[in-house]
Amino acid sequence: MAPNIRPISKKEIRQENEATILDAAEKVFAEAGFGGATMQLIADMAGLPKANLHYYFPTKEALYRQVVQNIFQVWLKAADVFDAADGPAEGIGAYIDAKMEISRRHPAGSKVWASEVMHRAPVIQDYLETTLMEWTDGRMAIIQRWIDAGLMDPIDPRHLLYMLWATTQHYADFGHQIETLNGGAALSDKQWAAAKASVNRIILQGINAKEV
Amino acid sequence: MAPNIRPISKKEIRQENEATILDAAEKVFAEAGFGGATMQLIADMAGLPKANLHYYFPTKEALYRQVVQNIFQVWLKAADVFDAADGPAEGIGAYIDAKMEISRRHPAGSKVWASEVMHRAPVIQDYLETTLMEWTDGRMAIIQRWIDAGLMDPIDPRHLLYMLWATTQHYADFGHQIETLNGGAALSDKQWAAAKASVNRIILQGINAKEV
DNA sequence: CCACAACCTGACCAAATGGTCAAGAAGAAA
DNA sequence: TTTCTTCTTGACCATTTGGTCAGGTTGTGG
Repeated sequence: MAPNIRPISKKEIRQENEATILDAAEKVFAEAGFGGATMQLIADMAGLPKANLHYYFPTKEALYRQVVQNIFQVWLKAADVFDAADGPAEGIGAYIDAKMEISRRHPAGSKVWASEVMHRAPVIQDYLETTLMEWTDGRMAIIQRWIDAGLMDPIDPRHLLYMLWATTQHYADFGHQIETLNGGAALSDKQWAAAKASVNRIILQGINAKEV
Repeated sequence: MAPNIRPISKKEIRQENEATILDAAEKVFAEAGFGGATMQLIADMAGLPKANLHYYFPTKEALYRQVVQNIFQVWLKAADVFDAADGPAEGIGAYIDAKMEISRRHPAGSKVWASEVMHRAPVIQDYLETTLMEWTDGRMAIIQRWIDAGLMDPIDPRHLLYMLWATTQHYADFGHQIETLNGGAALSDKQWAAAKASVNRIILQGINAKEV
């Protein structure tokens, strides 16, 4: 108990509280949607008085916006594995693995993103139009290069990407349905591995990806 | 103007108003989520005073429940093509087509379902545990039979179904994102055909479906 | 030790929302 | 026509919710 008991500087307080609030907010927004979430609920989950939330985040929308932006960063970073690859089997395989892992470890974020997009992206429309579109164009170009090099069948890169997003995020967004169909239990390590393997196999064989 | 101008019987009034309200509710629930939707908004979209909604549907939850149940029926009916097929190429291909068509024509319903499941299915959990589970088991058995007959590779039927759901529903649930990435325009007939073809090709080739 | 700035929070408020109700309008049954 | 049931709706209410604020506490720099 001696060490680490007194390092509560102002800066640390701020960082820690903001992180706590953002974590709680992500969960509540994921569970209840923006409209269904209440500041009181988030405050309770964060273990802070409601007025304290408004000290760090002026409005509910500001808090929500920060949550969505953080998620977006996580998603973009997951695509690094895509770029470093020599061919589709490696690149797409690694991307599937990375996104499945995010779905498993970060399901609330995925749900918030899905909810935001389903509601016509009132908060992050500009991100869709700029960053996401650029990212998509870049990845499509990579896939097209693989096709031109004869490393995979001539699949429309756009719809391949949509299928990758849809399939991997399904395990987060519809996790409750999957759990229910699994007898009410969360997927085990083995079941997650089977899911990953199935997705990998169907897609890589579906595009006829060649090993480099 | 002479005919069809006076057949407003009480029964017709009821049917018509309930249908109008349910249509409006589906749209509003899809756009705003359960928590974000307001009875006033639904009333405005239906062109009826709010008190009238409460005459037909006692509470917001009752209205919402009816909307979700209706969607569930549409979804189940789409699976008929699955059962009548002789093999995976025909059955799964037709199922993909049917579900893509629903995503195109009935996107609001898909969104409401997605939202409901993401929020841990507070309203239709019993459906998940009974009807959906039975349906899933039945379809998994069919797929397993195809595998045993050598008509496709030994893919885990469960994850194949999840992939079918995820991919087809993505075009409804994430339609706004897809539109944005399409330059802000809804997919054209040709683009929808390309989407269908891509999904069909990747999945049927991915499971190595043989023509019967 | 002091003055300042950053942090904390119980109490409060205006607005929005789900739901109610009573009185009236309109088709159905006699 | 008369009576009954169904439908319609403006006005209203209790509750909830996002957000405010004044006064207090606590690190921090001088």
